[in-house]
Parts: sequence; C-alpha cells; structure tokens
Amino acid sequence: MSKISKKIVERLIIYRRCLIRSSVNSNNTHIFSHQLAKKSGASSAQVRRDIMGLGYSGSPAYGYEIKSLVDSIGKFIDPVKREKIAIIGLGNLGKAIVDYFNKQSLEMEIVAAFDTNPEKVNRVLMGCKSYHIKEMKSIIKEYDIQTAILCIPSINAQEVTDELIESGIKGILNYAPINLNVPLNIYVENLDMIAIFEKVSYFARKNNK
Amino acid sequence: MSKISKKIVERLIIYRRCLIRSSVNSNNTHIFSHQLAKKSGASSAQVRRDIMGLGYSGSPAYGYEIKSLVDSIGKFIDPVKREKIAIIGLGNLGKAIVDYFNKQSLEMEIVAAFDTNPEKVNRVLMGCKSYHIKEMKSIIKEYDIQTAILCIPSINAQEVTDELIESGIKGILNYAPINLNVPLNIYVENLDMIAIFEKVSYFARKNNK
DNA sequence: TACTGTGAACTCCTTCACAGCG
DNA sequence: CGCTGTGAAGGAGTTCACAGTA
Repeated sequence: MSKISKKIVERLIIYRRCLIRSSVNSNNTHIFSHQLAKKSGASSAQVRRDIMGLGYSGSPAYGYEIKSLVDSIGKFIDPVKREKIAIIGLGNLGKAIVDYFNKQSLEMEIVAAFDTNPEKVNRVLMGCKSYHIKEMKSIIKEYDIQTAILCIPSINAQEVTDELIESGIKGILNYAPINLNVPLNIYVENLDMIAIFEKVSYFARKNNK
Repeated sequence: MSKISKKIVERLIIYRRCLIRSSVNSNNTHIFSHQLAKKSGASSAQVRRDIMGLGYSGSPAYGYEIKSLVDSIGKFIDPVKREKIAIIGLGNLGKAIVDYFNKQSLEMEIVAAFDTNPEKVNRVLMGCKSYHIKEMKSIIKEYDIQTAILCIPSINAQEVTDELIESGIKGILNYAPINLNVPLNIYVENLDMIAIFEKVSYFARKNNK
C-alpha cells in the first residue's frame, strides 16, 4: 500500500477531480479507464495501473464505480481532519493565492498569513487573518499548521524556511525561485512560475518536439 | 543537439538562474559541478550530464566558466527575439501574474491581456494593455504572439484554447484545473495550484516518504 | 464482446565509477 | 590529487499484450 510514487499521487489527485466533475455533469455512475484517461490526459493503461495501486477494483462489464473510487482516492490522499495552511508573503501573488484557494470549498483552508509590512497585518482576507511575521512561530504552533505556502522574495526565503521548520511545518510549497535547504523529512515543492513559462516558450518554439 | 528532454530543459533553466545569481553575489568566474548541484538541488553527475548535452565543456582544474556557460544555455533555450506573451483572464490571479512577470526584467513580457468583463478592458497594468476577448484573435496575430497564459475558469478553458490555437498560439501555460485537448504540435503545461498543494500536503503528512 | 488486472518488455532518467587530464 | 566527461549499470515510469471475466 505504501509504494505509491510522487507521479502516481499527482495523477490520483487529477483523477479525483475529473471523477467529481463528471459525476456532477452527467448522471453516469460508472466510468471506464479509457474515459477517465481522456479526461485526465493519462493513458488508459496508466489509469488502470494507478487505480490498481490503490487496491481498488473495477468490473470489466461496467468499469469503475465513480462514487466509491472517489472515496478510495480520498481515503488514500486526504488528511483525516480539515487542513489548515499558512501563507508567508502578502504581495500581489500571495493575496491572489489566498483568494484563489479560499474561494473554493476544499478540505483545506489558508487560515493565517504573515508579512513584514505593517500595513498588511491585522487584516482579514477571505477568512484568512494576517499577522506580522514575528508572530509566525507562535501562531503556527497554536493552530497546529503542518504546511505552508512561501511567496516572498528569494533573498529571505531560506531564513524564513528555517523558522517554518522550527515552528513544526512539514511541507512547503515554494514560489520563490530558489532551492531551499531542508532536512530530509521536510517536503518541499518548488513552483517557479518564470522557469515553467520559459519551458513552455521553449517547447512552443520547437513545436512540442 | 536535439535530444534534450523536458527534464533537462527544466534543469538548464534552473542552472542558469543559479549561475547568474552566483556571479552577481560573488566574484568567482568559475564553478564546479558539485557547487552548481548544491545551489540547484540536482546531483553533480546530473549537472555534468546536462551540460554535456549542451556540447559545452568545462575544465577539470577550474570547473565551468560561469559567463560562457550562461551564454551556452541562453543560446540553447532563449528565443531569438524578445518574447511577447498574452494572458487570458484578469481575475486576481491573472493580475498578480502580469505584475509578477513584468516586474522582472526578463527576455519576455506579457504585452496583451484579455477578459470578458467590460470593466477590465482598455486598461494598462505594468505595461500590459487589456482588451475584450472578442479582439483576441486579431491582437494576437498583430503582435505575433506565440505563447499564452490561461487564467480563466475551467468551464471556458477549452473553448478559449481552441480560439488561441486558431490565432496561431503554439504554447499554453494553463492555470485552469482541466485537461485541454490540443493538436500534437501545440505544447500545453498544466499548472494546477490546488492539485500541487494537495500533493505537498500528502507528502508533508507522510514525512516526505 | 469489451473491459479489467497485470506480468513482461520497453523506454527514459539517474547514478555509479573510473579513465583521462591539468 | 580532485575535477570533468562518459560508458555502463541500475532504477523508475510507461506501455504492451493478453488471460480472465461478466
């Protein structure tokens, strides 16, 4: 059960989104691997293999039962209780992310934001309260927050990361374009929007070759 | 020269960023593979292999000459002329992205934005003019824009994508959480921020196992 | 008949390990 | 020496192809 790779987790999350959308948009109760493949952008063999990894089984006659497959993925992926998230940095990007996340009703919510700018603290945006960064450690511990989104300039990113780890954070989604040094038990995902765009531009010019 | 995979392109972009930063922050003219590895988060063998793919050579005594390596990567990755980008959707996220991209002085710029909301058109944000989406096709052709950033609700994403392709767009950075159907010669990169965060949350709970 | 579940093959990516060199 | 460049090994991820099944 535990040998589920990063790639498979990524796809399971996408499958679930597709399944939920298709159960809302149609009243089909079942779906075949090739249909889910089409919707998600994966191959049908991959869909079957990934679902196999969950221990879930479909039927050759009807395919997968959407509702129970969604539950199986959820049981595997989701936290037991509602996830509380912190965000560091309330520049335009940080604010847009708070808005974007908290607008959707997900099993997760950005509950606390931190910034150094006095004008940005002690406000509330989409249910998220903002604090001065010097309060970060105590607030994160108080709320028992496990994951953080980092939206600050690269120059401060390592320093703030060290504090986040001291505060008990276990996962970081890092928008700063810099590699963070962290202990092995901390998960960091780098999301460098400029670098990703440069890649798109490169392959666009090469006609996706 | 042409067998450079997606993964290698991603890392070359990161290496270049690290090299430029380190030539600004110190006055070293050379760098060893293990130093660049540390800065970029790759392994030293990977750094050497990726650079080998460029056809660039370092010296065992001094490592790689930073300036000429940056040039080699640029010659490989960069467009010949300054890249013009379109963005579709001027919600909070779209606006933040325009601001974030155009604040940096890069070899690329978001020059045109499109939205359906009349209040959002005919404005200028960070050098980017906004238009009603019905003008999209003509403006994209006029500016000869090759790549677009899609920041609109999933429900409209496929329809707008089809129009983008008709307009001559070759690459799309898609922030909408949906798989787009496009011809094989069009490059699409999906950037589903919620899905990425769900992954961070999952691996944070598993202690990065 | 058309699907799932899956061993086996295959392709792609990463790391090892060492010859060659300044 | 300690580095680069690289053949070869190893590992991860994907696809093939087909037996089993309703």
